[in-house]
Amino acid sequence: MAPKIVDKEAKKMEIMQAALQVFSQKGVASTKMIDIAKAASVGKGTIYEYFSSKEEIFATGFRYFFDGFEQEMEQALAQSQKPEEQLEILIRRSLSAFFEDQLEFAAIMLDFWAEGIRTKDNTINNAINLKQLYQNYRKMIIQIINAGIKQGIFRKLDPVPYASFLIGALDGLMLQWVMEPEIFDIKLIADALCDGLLNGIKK
Amino acid sequence: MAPKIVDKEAKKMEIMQAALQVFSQKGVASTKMIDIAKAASVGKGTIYEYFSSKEEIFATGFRYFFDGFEQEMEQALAQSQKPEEQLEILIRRSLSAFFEDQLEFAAIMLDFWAEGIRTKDNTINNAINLKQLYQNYRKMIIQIINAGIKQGIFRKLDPVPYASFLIGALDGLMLQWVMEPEIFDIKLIADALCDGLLNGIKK
DNA sequence: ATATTAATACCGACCAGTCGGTCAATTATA
DNA sequence: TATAATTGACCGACTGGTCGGTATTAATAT
Repeated sequence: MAPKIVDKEAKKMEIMQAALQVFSQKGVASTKMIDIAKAASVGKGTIYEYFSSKEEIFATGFRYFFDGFEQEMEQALAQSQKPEEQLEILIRRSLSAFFEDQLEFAAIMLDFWAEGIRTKDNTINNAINLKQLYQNYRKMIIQIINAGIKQGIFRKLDPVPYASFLIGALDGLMLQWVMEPEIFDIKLIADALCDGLLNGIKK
Repeated sequence: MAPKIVDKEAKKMEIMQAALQVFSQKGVASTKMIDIAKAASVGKGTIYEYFSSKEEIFATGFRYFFDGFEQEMEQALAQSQKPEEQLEILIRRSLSAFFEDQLEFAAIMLDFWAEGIRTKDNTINNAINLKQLYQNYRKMIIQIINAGIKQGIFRKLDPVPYASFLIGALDGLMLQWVMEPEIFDIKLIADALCDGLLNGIKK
């Protein structure tokens, strides 16, 4: 009558992490359930004790990935109250989120984007709400810029297109780096980006 | 003894265009051959008279898409000799390539990127050489900037990270726009981008 | 003219392989 | 032993690509 007590949540996470690993290498569509099972060192059937479908694994991974990102970003931003420092933190953290902490996951962004763009049905699968995430991201930047303008540190500019532009640059740079990690020195570029953008926005 | 004469090349293009259409809506992996056949108003078997596989359709579409882009860009750039004008042309053309001419194709970029990143085997399938394309793109920008510096129009800066950054921003903005075309005013942002970047680089 | 013929263009039923998901059997735990 | 956890053989839906047969065209023969 005594059930085996295992941390089901922990195992679920293990499987999910293994899945993200495989997703990043092969892409979601080309990833077979057996690939995930092997990567997680479990039988194929076991996966279905924790997830009901491949799609659900993906959605869970999506949430995990971005929740971690947002949380980490908030923490990092809280370390400073100065807008110009916050902006630099945001830029560097956004890039380092990939090339330091979870380097191999950068390639999954492609699947996240593809899914986010093509998924229409937000009623059921509202775990994947890329639009919301980007809106939050933009809002974060807009707040920093507005604070900077108010404090007289930044020159008066429309923060809305600026936020889009900054996010775009970060995404686009990550993309180039994923394409040719060996020759693309993203750290160097991050420096140039911070330098250029901050000087451009400062009074 | 007289064969039926039809413009095979034209029909091949028709099928390819139809395929690109479907690819952009469903993504390459989810696109079935029957979808392409229906979109092109031909039988499934007919497709194989013109292409040997789905992959080949994709590769052909890839080449067609980027050849057109490069050609158009070269033409557009030739219209001016002034570096600051050329840079503005490049920015506006890069964005308008999608939102004006082939709006619906922007979403295929995701598949192009995914394929370009994950395809290792460049020996067989060298039609898809995204790295090369990006290198050319960067080179183009670097030349313009260097010309501008030489002419004393731009301030002295390292054109290499700048080129990466500019391309990144263009890709990233397109991505955001694909995600939410209804609320994302990319023309407005293109203006802000031209204004901001050109002022930043000019003496 | 028009019937004949041959070469091409077209088609969709079919096949063979693949893969997500199921479940009966097995193993581990308490 | 009772229950939980795990497993991989198996199933069936799906789909990329094939192939035999049909339709269309146009050169040639009558």
